[in-house]
Amino acid sequence: MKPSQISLRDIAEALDVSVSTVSRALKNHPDISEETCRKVQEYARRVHYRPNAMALGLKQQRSQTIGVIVPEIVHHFFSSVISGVEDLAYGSGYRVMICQSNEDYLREVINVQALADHRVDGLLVSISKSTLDQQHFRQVLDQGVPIVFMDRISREIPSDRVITNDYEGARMVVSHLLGQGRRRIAHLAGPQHLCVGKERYQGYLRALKEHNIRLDEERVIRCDTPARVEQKKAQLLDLAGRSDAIFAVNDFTAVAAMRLLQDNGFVIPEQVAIAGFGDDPIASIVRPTLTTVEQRGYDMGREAARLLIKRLGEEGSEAYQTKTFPAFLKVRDSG
Amino acid sequence: MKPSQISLRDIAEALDVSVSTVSRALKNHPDISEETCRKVQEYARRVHYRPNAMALGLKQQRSQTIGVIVPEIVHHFFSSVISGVEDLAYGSGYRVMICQSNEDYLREVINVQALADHRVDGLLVSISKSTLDQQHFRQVLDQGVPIVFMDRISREIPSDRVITNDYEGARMVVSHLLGQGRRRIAHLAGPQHLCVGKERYQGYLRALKEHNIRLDEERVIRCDTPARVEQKKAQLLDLAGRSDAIFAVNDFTAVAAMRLLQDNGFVIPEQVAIAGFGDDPIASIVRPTLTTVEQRGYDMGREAARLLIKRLGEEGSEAYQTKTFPAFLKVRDSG
DNA sequence: ATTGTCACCGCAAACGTTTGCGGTATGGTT
DNA sequence: AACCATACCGCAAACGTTTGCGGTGACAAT
Repeated sequence: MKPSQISLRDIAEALDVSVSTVSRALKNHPDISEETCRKVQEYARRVHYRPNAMALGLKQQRSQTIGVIVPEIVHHFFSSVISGVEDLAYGSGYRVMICQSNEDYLREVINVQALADHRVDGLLVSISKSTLDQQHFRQVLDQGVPIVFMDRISREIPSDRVITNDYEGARMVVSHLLGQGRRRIAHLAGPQHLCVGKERYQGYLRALKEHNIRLDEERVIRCDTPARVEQKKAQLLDLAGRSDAIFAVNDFTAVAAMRLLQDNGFVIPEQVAIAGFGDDPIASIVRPTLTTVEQRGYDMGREAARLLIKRLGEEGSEAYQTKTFPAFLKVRDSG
Repeated sequence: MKPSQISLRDIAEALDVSVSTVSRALKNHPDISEETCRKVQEYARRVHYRPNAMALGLKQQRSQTIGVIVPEIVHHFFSSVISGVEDLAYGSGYRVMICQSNEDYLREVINVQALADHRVDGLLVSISKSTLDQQHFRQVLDQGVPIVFMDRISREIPSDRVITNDYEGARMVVSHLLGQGRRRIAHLAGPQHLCVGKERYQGYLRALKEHNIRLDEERVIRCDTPARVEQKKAQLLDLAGRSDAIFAVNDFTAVAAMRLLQDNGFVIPEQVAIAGFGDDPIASIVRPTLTTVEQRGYDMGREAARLLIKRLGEEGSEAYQTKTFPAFLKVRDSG
């Protein structure tokens, strides 16, 4: 029971041939006799030989690995994205290294570097909320590591992108609320330096304008997590008292708000309608079920991986693509 | 703008010194003059030099990386575990490679091999539901890669383990239901070849016995996912009709069952009490809130990583440990 | 002038692969 | 007998590091 892994050398010595012969025999190189191939392969199988990925990567200057950085895997959307990435990547012979930034800029920088150190062939990234500076991305790009941004994309960095039509999704769902007769619609907004936050806010504005309703800025609150809902409890209850609908930037915030309101005697949706964004599984579990916008995480992950691997395959740099996934309105019971 | 990464050689040539000098200068080796150190470090910083992790790993015969395999990261418990692992690992200078088996045996085998190929220094594993054969684990163990099992542990393989006291947790929660006067308690059980499924079932049995209630085998159904709840809808409704409480092996199954019952006119908990296991965030979101058993994923992840890294540090093989985390009863509104 | 002591640095091997090239035997043609 | 293919295999370099050892020059002590 040796605590070490078999190398080509071990096989070569055991069979009294050279390392190169073993290497070639394992891939059925025509220069090697069938006899030798058979013997080598048989022995290799018997001792469970597995090539050293690090040595391979060093030699070929690529790791057949793509790195993924998302804010938090606990969110269903991101874990769906990851599943999509994994499925496509595995199917194309790539492995996947997953990291989470925990919405922390520093952690994101460290992750980018760690993945670059491991010489991943490319990166799939969803930017953290606290990231303002984007030098770390430029750096790996300059080192020849392509990046495809997903959902939380960078506006500054030219690259492939995969996004949901956040603007249209938000417009649709707010428009739906308006169509139900709601007029005083509040918005729990995400950070405006992120595309998703901004686009959804813009969609909200657009819908209001289309219905000739003028924006009441007091009805827009920066609040995009259950923790923030708890924190701004008083303000939210006050807001709910003078509104007839709430559109939250994501589903878990919407659900948290719904709970807060219900616990304080509001009847949903009769008094206040609520809508979210993302179609998290939780949206179909809460009562009333949550009206929201479907966002196809799995498909987005697949597409992002596809774009990346395509770019890895080509020499010259093709023009960058932005793939926009349509948003689907999911009308349920909350509004 | 070369699409390639800086190596020690590049620095050496630029500064007209040898590669070894650069290597030593970067780590302030006493053999190198301050002057040279300064020049090298400055230049390295300027061109954003980063050591090649593959070359490093090859040379030192360890990757400073630990591999993690969990069934599905969408489950809050497992993503908490991962966060715990990451935090401790990063703090100890290790990187983390995350894989999910999707509860699929083949995927698990592939993941184990891929991680072994990358020469991770050790493995943290939560076994997939469909895994019966465990040869793939023995194999990497024989290659000298230690494994710490978490939650979904292996009974056959001697190793370090980190688990929750599933037996006691289940006993407590069922005992609580009995204390509330419930007598006809059904159990939605997990697969019995997994420790968690078996232990929780045993805890259920134990609680019954303690209250001198004899087991009605018709009240135990193999059902541990929302999908299965949907699938066995009729059977569950029938069961609910002749029971006054349900104990599900995990929270999302409990919630799915709760929804099914509510949609069919059952009043929870008045007619049927419901309890789950795990204290998923969803447990506090549904109404009535779900009585369940808290399972500290984050702490378990940390502990597993700690055990693994400790084992990596030592030469001789210390005795294997099994760290059991206590279970905490969370009484809420559903039972 | 010889020797010794440092401070500073380079050579080269090694980690596990892949691969271009060259080598040896075998057999068949002239 | 000389030559040429062909089939099969090994040598060695390279990928980017680390590190033991040896080397060089300066300076001081004999």
